[in-house]
Amino acid sequence: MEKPRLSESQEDYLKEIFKLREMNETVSMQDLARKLDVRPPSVTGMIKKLCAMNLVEHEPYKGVQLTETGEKIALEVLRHHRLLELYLARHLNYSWDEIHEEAERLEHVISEKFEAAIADLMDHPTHDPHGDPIPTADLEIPDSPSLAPLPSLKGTRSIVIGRVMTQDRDILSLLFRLELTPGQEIELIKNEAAGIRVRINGSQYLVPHSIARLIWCENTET
Amino acid sequence: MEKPRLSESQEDYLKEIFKLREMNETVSMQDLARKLDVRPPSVTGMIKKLCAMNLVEHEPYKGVQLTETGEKIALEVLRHHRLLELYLARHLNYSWDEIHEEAERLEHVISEKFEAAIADLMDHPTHDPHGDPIPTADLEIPDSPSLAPLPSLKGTRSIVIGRVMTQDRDILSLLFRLELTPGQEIELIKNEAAGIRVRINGSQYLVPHSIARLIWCENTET
DNA sequence: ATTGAATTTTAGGCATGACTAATATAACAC
DNA sequence: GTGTTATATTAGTCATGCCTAAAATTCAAT
Repeated sequence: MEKPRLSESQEDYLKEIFKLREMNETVSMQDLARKLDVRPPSVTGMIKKLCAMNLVEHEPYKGVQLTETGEKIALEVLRHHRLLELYLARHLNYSWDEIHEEAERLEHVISEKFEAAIADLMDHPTHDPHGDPIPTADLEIPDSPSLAPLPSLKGTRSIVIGRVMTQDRDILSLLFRLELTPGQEIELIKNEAAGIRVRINGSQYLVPHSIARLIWCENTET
Repeated sequence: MEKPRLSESQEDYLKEIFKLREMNETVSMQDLARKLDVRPPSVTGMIKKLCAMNLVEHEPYKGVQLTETGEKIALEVLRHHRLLELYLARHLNYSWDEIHEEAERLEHVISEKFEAAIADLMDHPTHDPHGDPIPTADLEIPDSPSLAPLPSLKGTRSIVIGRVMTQDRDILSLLFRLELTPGQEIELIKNEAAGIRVRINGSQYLVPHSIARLIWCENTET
């Protein structure tokens, strides 16, 4: 199956379908419209085109799915995005909350050469600064530790943050200041009504549930 | 005067007008059409829009000129382009003939933050790998040594290459192999019918006139 | 089964930035 | 000056990718 040249819009649709599919069983037109910040009729129209290109399959009123070719393209865009995020953070001194926006624009524009160059420079990393897995050069998703959202974890114990499920700049910069970043070891203290009490590098915080559910941790059973 | 958000196309028009203006006294619609790889009616249309935005001035059948605001934007794009070229060469191991194409796409997409980051990293360079001056952060053109095209230089003497006036990949990679790059010192031997005979690092070459006129050298009078 | 709400699609429009074909203007040679 | 050639403009199309308003379909609740 051929890989046609796509517009940035089309790449964004495929990427978003992929990401939604990771979370939900089925991807609705409305989900897509919300994520892409576009009205539903625009989604219908674009999905029709992507169908005609054999990049997605669409059961009307049911849901959308990527074809194999569509998924490859989505993974390519995702690889660009995540490599770029890591690159911006590591080599251009971007802060955690700035990388997403810049990568969002660059991902559509860099060449294979650029992708390979930064991947080499960073020794072919497997995860970006948010803990999201970076698809490999041959577009496989690397193994990740099995993760669970912070609020689902019980008991008093030490755990390691694996992934932070938001791109919201305000939340990210808050999490960064609290040192709630991937790789960080935290101590689970108590599950309270208002949130989850944890200790990080000696300091205690109460993490509200709304934020705690964005933090996924390595699920080391006690 | 406001700086409106421009499309990539519009940025390209402004950039190209600026570059043509450096060479020729006047910039015609046809010149632009050729450089932008577009038909003349498209240029007429776009120039009208840029006029309405107060970015260019246009005397019909005479020529196009940038306004002050238009020139600032052109310089900004040019700064992006040339910083990117240097960055790709220095930090991502791009070869001389690969940098232009990639910079051409990235220049429209990088943020001020990105621009500042790579400028810092490279210690605020004044010239790109082709010897083209990089506009400063406040959009002034840095002083360059006064240059003259190789074929215009007489006598037998040593000169330094200052700038190479092409973006053609084949010519660039040829020049690179011959070490005819900015900063290189070459020894002028003889002006022959077929070209110009020079010595570079001990080896003699005959540089055809078609290529020699792309090579501009520091004009140190003898 | 039927109504009502939510979701999706159709129909029709708009801006952008290209294009072709045809026309108008300028510039130059004689 | 007239005619020829260059150049530039106008007029009208087209593809993209978005929009709103209205109609169709599905799903769930009674």
